[in-house]
Amino acid sequence: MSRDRKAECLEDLRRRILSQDIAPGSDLDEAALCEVYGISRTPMREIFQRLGGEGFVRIAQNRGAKVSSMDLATMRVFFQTAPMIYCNIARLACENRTDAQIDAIGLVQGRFRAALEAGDARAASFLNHQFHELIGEMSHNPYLLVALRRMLIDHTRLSQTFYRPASPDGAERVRQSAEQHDGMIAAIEARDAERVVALTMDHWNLTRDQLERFVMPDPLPLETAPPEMADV
Amino acid sequence: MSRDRKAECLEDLRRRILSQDIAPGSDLDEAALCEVYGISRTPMREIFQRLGGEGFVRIAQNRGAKVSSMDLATMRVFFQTAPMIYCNIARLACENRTDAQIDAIGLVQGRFRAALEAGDARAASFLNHQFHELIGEMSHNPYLLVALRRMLIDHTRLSQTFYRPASPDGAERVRQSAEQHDGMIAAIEARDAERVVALTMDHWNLTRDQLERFVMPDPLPLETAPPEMADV
DNA sequence: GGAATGCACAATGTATACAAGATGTATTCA
DNA sequence: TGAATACATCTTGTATACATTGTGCATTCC
Repeated sequence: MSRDRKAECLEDLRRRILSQDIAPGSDLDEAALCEVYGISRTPMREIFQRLGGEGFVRIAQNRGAKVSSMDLATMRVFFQTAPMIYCNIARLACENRTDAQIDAIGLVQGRFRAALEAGDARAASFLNHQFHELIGEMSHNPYLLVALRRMLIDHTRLSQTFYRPASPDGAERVRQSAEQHDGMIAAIEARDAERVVALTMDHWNLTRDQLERFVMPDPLPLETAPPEMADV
Repeated sequence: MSRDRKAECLEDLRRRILSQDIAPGSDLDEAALCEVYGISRTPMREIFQRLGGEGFVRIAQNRGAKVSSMDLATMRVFFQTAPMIYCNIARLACENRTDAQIDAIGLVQGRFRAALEAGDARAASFLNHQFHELIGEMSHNPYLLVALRRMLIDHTRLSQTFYRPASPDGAERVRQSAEQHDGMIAAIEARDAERVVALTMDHWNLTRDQLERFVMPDPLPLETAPPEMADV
């Protein structure tokens, strides 16, 4: 009964953190969330511990849970580390994937494409997350998998604008990104390590610029204020 | 008051799992441990969640916490992955270490040597763990750090026999191992990445054989039973 | 006026009672 | 004898009350 609500709450908090619906660095209000999800503090606190272990939040003594922040120092490290982890994971996925996992990732990719068609950016972002997590699971490498999961938390948070392209060029990147997913599935199924690593690097290079732009967006126009804000 | 007991319990459980005092795969008895550490079930369950997040235990629905097992499949992956993680961490430690961290690791290394002198194998093993964890922290890379921490859990559990050398050759390896630690500190302090990576590989190669022997020990003698067990 | 101290309130942490789920055993019926 | 079921018991999960710790504000003293 409440069992389901607990799992639902955990899932939902993950999703809300990934979508930046709950902003990096913000506090999680234990009491308020208990109210919202209809569970008591004990299971909620266990959820916090769990989220802490997964890297979604940081828990400090006597001052609750805070969504993991994304400072510039961490971003630097993120861009430095991602290619290595992603490529190693991809290589191992080729060696260790099972047929069932290929089927599963095909399903997720289908839903990913459907979300893109429907223009549902939030769903697309989350399904992209699931896609890469599934590749991680295929690697059968628990050590690299935890690293990947940490990376994906930040990656998904950074990529929030990617699936809401503001230009034809951006839309084209999204399309290419989906194509690369299909290529990666095929390469992993064929156990073609060189190909999947090459595709993974392409995929990374395609999205990297957009991620960086999320961190360091275009400067505001030089005019002091746009007309419609003049009388605020 | 009980706050300290909780932290103590967490620490102690980690230590007991690392030393294989609590065997891989065994169940943690919630009630019994509450009794032992003098805390109630609520904080104990939070500790379990925490240990779960850190990879010390696995938590299954309605059936408690189990110490992470070390099956052969995982060991294979361990040996495959360790050099990459260790070397990358070591390289980053050079770039990002602070002076305070150099001081801190020097202290741990001192206690490590003292434990070796005293023949305290358990302490030596744990201090070796701390030594490598500190290098991990120097890397300032949260993604690789979680991977390293997972590796170290298994590494420390596997190395239990290493610090109880049964032969002069084994004792010599332990001595060399401590020497390498000093070399690594010096290289990291000097920010000499190439040197610390080389030393890290040496360190890994030195211990690898012993770790493998722990997984795959010498076969029992061919006699059906030694004399002193004949009348059991 | 400004810093320091103490008090009130809000939050976090813990203990315990109760609920729900799992497990093992005995009994019954074929 | 063997399988199935129902019951008892033990374990795990949840809710809630109480204890402790942190925080902000007002008062006081310099």
